Amino acid sequence: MLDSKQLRADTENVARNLARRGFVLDLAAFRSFEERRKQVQIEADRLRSERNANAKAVGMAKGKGEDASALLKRGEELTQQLSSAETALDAVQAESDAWLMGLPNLLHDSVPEGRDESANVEVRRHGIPRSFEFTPVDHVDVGAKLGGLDFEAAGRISGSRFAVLRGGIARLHRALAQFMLDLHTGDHGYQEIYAPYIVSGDALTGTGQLPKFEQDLFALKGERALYLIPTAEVPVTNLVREQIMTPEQLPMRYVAHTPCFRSEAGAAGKDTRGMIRQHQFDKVELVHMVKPTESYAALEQLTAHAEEVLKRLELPYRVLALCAGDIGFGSSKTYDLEVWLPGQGKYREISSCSNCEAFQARRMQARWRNPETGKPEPLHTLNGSGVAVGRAMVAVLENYQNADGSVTVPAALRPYMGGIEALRPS
RNA sequence: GGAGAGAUGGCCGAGUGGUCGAAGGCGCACCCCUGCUAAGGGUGUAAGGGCCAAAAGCCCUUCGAGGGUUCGAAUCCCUCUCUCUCCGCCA
Repeated sequence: MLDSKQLRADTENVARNLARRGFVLDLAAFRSFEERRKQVQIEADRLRSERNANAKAVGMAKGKGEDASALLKRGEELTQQLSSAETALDAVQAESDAWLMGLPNLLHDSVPEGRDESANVEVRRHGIPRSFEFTPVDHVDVGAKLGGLDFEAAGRISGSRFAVLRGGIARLHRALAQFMLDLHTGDHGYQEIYAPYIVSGDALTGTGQLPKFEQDLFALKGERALYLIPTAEVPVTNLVREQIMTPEQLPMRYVAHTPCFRSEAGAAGKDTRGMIRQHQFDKVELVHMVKPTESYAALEQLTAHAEEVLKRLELPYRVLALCAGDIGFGSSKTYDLEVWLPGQGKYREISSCSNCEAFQARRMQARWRNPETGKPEPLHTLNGSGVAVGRAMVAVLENYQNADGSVTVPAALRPYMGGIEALRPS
């Protein structure tokens, strides 16, 4: 959510900033219901003030044993007028809130211009893609040779876009998650979090998935609006919702390994083969809550922590700064990490690291007490994958494949694989 | 799943229809006094929003959430959520 004061005071600049995303801010609509809101709110406040004074007068009159019938009559009138004023205010407020909730975050100045992913800017590259003495295949074929990567069984159980892992591949998947958690808790100073996989609509509104992106979520049947998490970002970031943190409590750095559930309603026909795009996948997520002045340093740091996973796995990757048109709804600035996939012959997204500044904090009412002002102010939140476990496994299978169908286990993972050096066809 | 109790400010805790945004305590901040293995006194101390260019100031909202009764609700009624205790069941 944007700062409504800023929106009112600095409307032109906000509009200009959002236009970089290709988002058209309807200034006329905003000004019109802003005008109406002001009018109705002032009137409602005035009526309430008068009603309160009147009710007090009734109390005093009765206390003194005086006749209060005129005051009572006035009170009835006021209550009636107030009731209609409040109905009007609620309507305007609801309209204004819905509009405000639909506005994306402001972009940081350093975000490159551009309409779509083709304009993303490569910031750096690490590692050199291995040259194969044979033609490398994609992870589906690697898995088929190896055995243990079963999309057919998953189809019978759940439908398309699910996978069943067996044996060594299942263990490799688990090893990756364990390795990442240990790296971030041990070397990077994160606190590990185990959080609910089912969350309320409020939590999702806080991080920005609702109300706009409900079609991407799996909703649970039942009386209450509950959803499966699309990312651990939701429960973990919401840890600070409706809290006021002291300066000493910041920064907070959390890591969580969770499954993620996405209906991917808009992605039909994309990446239908293999494990790249699934309804259910595991991810190790990094979340920071920081002082506003520190959030851009934190973004660099968080991104470096995610990169370290790929470095230790010795997987070639590149870092992109997303352009204005490709950046997510709630983010001010995002780096994507793309890992090299020999089977596809290209780099594919494996992590996305974002500084949401105060966008989520405002929605969640997550604040910190700024010692300079003495007042609670929205803190800044960041999140990034560190990294997607399923896609990391895809990358390992493809980059470490051998001519005989075996897959070498990356050195960093061997302690988690009982020391074995390779997965071999069974 | 059954039975009961509860939800008040950073924390504890009073408050059953009217000057209650809320006694008292703790904590915290500042000041004063005193002076040595500590204590005493005073003052202040919620959040959100509106009017205003802004500050000051004024106003509104908030006692788990939502609705209702009333001139007036922390207080009465209804619904929901959460917490605790006991029983049952289970991992």
